[in-house]
Amino acid sequence: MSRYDPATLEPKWQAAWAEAGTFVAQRSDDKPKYYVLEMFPYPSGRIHIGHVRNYTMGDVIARYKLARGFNVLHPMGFDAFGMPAENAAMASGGHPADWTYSNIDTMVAQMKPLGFGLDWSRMFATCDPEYYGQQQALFLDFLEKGLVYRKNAVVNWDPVDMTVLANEQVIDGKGWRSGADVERRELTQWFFKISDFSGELLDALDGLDDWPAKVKLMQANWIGRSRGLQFAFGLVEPTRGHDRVEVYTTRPDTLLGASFVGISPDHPIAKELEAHDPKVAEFCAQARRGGTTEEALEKAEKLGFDTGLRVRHPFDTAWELPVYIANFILMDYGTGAIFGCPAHDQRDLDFARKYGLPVISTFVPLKGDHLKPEDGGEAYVPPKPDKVRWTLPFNWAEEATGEEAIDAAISFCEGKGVGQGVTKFRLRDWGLSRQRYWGCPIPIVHCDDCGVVPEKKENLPVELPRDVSFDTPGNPLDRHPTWAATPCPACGKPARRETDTMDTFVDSSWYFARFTAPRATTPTDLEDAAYWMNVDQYIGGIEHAILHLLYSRFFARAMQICGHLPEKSKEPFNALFTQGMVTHAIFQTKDANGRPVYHYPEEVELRDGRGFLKDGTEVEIIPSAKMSKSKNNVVDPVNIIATYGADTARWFVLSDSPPERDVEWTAAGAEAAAKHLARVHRIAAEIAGDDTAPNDADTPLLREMHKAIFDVTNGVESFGFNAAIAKLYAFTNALGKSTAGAAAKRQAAKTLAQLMSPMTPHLAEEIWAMLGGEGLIANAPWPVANESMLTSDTVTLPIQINGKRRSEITVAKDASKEEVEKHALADDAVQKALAGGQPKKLIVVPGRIVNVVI
RNA sequence: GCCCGUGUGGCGGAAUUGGUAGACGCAGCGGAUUCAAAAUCCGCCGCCGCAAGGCUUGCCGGUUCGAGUCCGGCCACGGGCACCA
Repeated sequence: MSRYDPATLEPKWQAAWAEAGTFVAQRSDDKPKYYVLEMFPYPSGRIHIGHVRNYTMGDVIARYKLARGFNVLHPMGFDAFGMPAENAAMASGGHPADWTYSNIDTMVAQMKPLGFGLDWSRMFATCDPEYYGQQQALFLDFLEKGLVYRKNAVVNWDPVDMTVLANEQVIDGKGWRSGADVERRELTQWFFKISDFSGELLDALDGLDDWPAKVKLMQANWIGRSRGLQFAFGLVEPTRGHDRVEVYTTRPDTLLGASFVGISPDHPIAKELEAHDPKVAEFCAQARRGGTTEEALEKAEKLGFDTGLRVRHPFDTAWELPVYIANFILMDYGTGAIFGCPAHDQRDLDFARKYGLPVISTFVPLKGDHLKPEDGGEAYVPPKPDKVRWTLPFNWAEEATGEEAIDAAISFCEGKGVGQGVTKFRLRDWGLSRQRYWGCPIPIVHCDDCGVVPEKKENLPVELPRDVSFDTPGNPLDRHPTWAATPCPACGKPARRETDTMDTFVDSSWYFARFTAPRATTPTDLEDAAYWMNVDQYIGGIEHAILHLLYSRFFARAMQICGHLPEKSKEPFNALFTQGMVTHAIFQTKDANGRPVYHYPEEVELRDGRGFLKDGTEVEIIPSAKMSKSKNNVVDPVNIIATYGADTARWFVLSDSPPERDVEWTAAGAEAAAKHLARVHRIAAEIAGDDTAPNDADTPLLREMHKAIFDVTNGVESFGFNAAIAKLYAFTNALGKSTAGAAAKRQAAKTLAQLMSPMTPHLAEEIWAMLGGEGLIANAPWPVANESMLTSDTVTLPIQINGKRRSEITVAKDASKEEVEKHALADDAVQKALAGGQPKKLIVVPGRIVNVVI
């Protein structure tokens, strides 16, 4: 009898699949199609156990759907543009393209031994000119349809390196290399008009039934529809062409609590004042210091500058309010100006206290002690649906909810001619310009005569030049001696290419559509897209819940408008699953200076939950940390595959933890998985040589088998892979102990192999072949549970007395309620508890439980 | 700061979605087999308690015949915050 030897068995079956073309996707009208996609990887260098987990989940679905008779598309590619390639070039002097393609080669070579059922013939990288050339064509189509435009926007500016910084490159408000205080600077940039789709992208979330509710909620909050009042405060004394400050507020009901007007440092009035008043300029410069992230803005100390300007309250011309420039007001949202109501907004309250401005409550709680903010309390900000007592209503009841008050306030103001109710969205347009080399060039030419001119489609792709250097900060495309020089596509005179490249989110916003026809000479082939789209199951990290998924939803709409996708693909992902990370303990000691030193798992010996180095030094164990190269806690799947085989790696990453949650990689867990697979192999091999006659044990084993089919199928369908695997353990135990006849055992073992085949495909093929299965198990139809084998004639019901389990009774499956009651009351424990009395209440939940209330 | 999650034995987790909390696995303990070991097989295994029994799903409170599951309030940890991918 041969031992379980994945090192020979796995390549054998991979070759068999390749020869049979099992996973090459071809259009076919005989079968329903199924498109399963995992978010494609960034080619960081080597694959990571997290990749193994993600792609194994997708592979389970792909192989299961294949067995269910679907024509499956399961492709793989690489999200290959981005900063790390440039950073590597800066650090080691190589070229981003070499670094990237070499990483891709490595990662493909690492992924293939895992036996994923992928159609490798469709592979591409987003840095392939064939791909990004089509992306440039999409950009031009979007431009023609008015979906792209140019405007000014702020970026992080490093004043020492004289370069734009990504948010990631800003650490505590300073440039990562120069250490200089980062400033916010305006640049003219390209934008996608995603905000035109705000309402649609929000409303369409309702139709995404197979998306996690939390993702839809996050997207809804991100898009952020709000109803409010837009109105103007008139300036007491007009200044430099401005006689009013236009304001948008979601709380017009608190207008009588107004205390000041705040404008953004980027507001036209602020800029006007800045140009003429050095003190304003100084303040604005200070306010623009620091990074551009919302987090940085929100956490920054709230600063204000009294412009000296005064506005009149719209309800009372004698009531004047000061106008402040404030660093926490965003020009991008609303009108870039607000009215401050300190009593009902903590930020406004902090600001008012800092600058000695009045605080006026407009409502108080219905009951209970309430320390008003004007008396030193916190800002009172109850949820809008809650009823409160109004001290300063305009035209609504003294007791009303915030929602009622807002509606009434808007109609009151509209009636008085003070502004109008408007709907606004928080979602901003998507700035796609990046001042970097390793990205898709924006196919635009700047001509002195013609201005901004789109490149002609026949000149695509606009390819990146190969000869660039990264020895100085900034965009190498700007410094390149010849690349940007090009004739104007309109007039033919010498002109200059746009040197900005596209955000890498653009690359990942349509790759799923490209997979349906990866070699097409247009962005997509409409027939292929019509056949394969939509993605039936998309799988990826929760960290992409907002941006990537929202951008892809926008792109699908824009591509549909331009004729690159069918109408049905406006929502490109029918079902979404967000998986958790694979984590690993960090092993840490401290050096002489108290700085942490990180140790590789192989260097650490674990004893009784404590870890020791070879020399006996104890290490501190930090559990469940995100794997990170710098912490030396990255587990390389290549080692796992070499030691235990691909099936063990696949089995382990699916077992134990539910897929949406993080899983901690432990060496012990991997070993246990390997042992179990060897055991399954051994049991199957024994069965292959068994000739026991049919007997009484056959039916119980077949019952277990049908139960396993039912549970595993449910598990796979609902992403309960860990529960499905637990069931497979139980079924294996039952099979191992069974004394049934050879025929029944053979049937059970073949079914076990089929149920395991999505997770451990190589071992499953081996067992299938061993037991005389026909063809490849990958193509065998999925087993179906026989309903009549799933239930028994009797059922055991727990008996609770006052909600605590005290006993149990066994009754016929279809026993009537009265019979169950009779049995329950006759039970010893119940009799004892009743002590001759009658129960107050008797609850019988058929098939579930009995509760006797005494 | 804002938005969204998560929290169950020594550990990873299960629980038919309001109905027996702890399936399955790891670790641990005991045993069989072995000259011995590896491998394998069998059994035990939430906490307190000699026991009867009591307690137990991050903490506090509520709804219910019944709460891990629903509601309110806390605490801790994680993801996202528009130029990381």
